Amino acid sequence: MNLTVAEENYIKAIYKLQEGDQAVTTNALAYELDTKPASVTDMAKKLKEKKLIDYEKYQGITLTPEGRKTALQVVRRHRLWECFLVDKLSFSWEEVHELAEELEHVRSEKLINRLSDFLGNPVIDPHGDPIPDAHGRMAKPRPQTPLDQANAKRLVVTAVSDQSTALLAFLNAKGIKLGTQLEIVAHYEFDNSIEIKMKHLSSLTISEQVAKNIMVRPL
Amino acid sequence: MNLTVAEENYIKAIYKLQEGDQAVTTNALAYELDTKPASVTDMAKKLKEKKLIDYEKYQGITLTPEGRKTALQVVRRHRLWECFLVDKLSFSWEEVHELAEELEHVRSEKLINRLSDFLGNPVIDPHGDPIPDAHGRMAKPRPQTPLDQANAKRLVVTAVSDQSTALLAFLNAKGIKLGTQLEIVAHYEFDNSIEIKMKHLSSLTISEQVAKNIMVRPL
DNA sequence: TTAATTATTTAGCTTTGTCTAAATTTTAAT
DNA sequence: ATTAAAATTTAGACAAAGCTAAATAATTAA
Repeated sequence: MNLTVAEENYIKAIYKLQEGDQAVTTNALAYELDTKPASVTDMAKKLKEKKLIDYEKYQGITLTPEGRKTALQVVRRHRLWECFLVDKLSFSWEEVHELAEELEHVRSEKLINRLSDFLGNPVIDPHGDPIPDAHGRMAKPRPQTPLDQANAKRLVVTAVSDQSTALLAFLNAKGIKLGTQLEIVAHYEFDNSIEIKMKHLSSLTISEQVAKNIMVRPL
Repeated sequence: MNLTVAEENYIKAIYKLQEGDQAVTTNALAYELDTKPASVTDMAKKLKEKKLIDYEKYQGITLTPEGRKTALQVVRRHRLWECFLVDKLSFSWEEVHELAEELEHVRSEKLINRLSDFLGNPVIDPHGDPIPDAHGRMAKPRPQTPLDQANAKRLVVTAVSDQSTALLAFLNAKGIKLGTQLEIVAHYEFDNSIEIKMKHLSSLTISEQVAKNIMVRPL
């Protein structure tokens, strides 16, 4: 199947938004891809034609098995390039998302498999997200929750949404990265803020907005 | 200047075809890019608008200084990716051209400069072509001639056209690569063939067709 | 259950890069 | 210096991917 860059981006976004077997809505997809609902409808027809999605008008979108396979390939490419950029070219984690968005569209199984070997076949990317293997199999992520919903006191950072460069830069500035251990000191409902403390450092306060993009598991 | 992939490919092709200050013809460019002369005319108008080429109708195309700069950037990216693929991912030289054609369009100065550092700032690519530095400066290639026009008997292979995968695979099979030393045993005018001999090997006969894609210098 | 709101789709237009066929200009040959 | 051939450009069309505005369907609220 020969897909355009736009088609691959749609498939990837649908994969990302799909939870369980709930259909992805036109609006949600438009928002995710920073485009208009009308454009999504157009593309939905094309992707249905190519049997990558199931789509009936007004009923939302779900990936077919074929579509899911495609999505996993794109995700694999994206995450391997992120590893390359961080591990080999010394980029920091907040810089790599945009570059990987471009590199991921170079479609060559051979290239990507060799890249994986070169990197030592990593199973998670620099943001803590699992990397699908050549067959689309992925280590199922360890149970993790957004920091704003964590109930345990002592936690480890396991992943961070890689969508916002600003967020990643902010976390960098605060010294928060994958594997960082922290404790929840207090959760203030009245202003939606959370006070946390990292080893050897004074505590700091972050907004729920930020906290919900930081995934953690109990230590 | 924000260029599309198509625009970059045109600029690169014009750079490749331009010899001295001779204008590149519409037809030659169409042939090089595997497209139609009418399409070239259309694109020429756009590139002129962007001040990357000088173009007057029926008069052919030349790069402006700005266009040349752009071309050198694309060539730099292409050749560095070729180095990466060969040196780090163990591709052979005939496989890398097509992949580099895609990778070269990821536009990030930071990425490409870090890639260059990572590779040890190479000055020639796997086909022997010089790599422009970050400022567009390029080691001027040592004097070299196509094998079919060489007059010296003992020669070293300095470069090979990377355009044809078939050619590169053929050379691979014969054991001819960069740095290979060979002698011209005879040049048969009547059937346009050349007999060459490599150290420790029996002589072999190749066509002028092939020979003119092999660049050599006297040993 | 009807009305209002929200979500989605349709229709028609735009841009980029391509094409074919026809017209025009340049070059080469007699 | 004409004329024939080759090269180039113009005109008009198309596909991909997007947009806006208007129409329609689905959902929510009164």
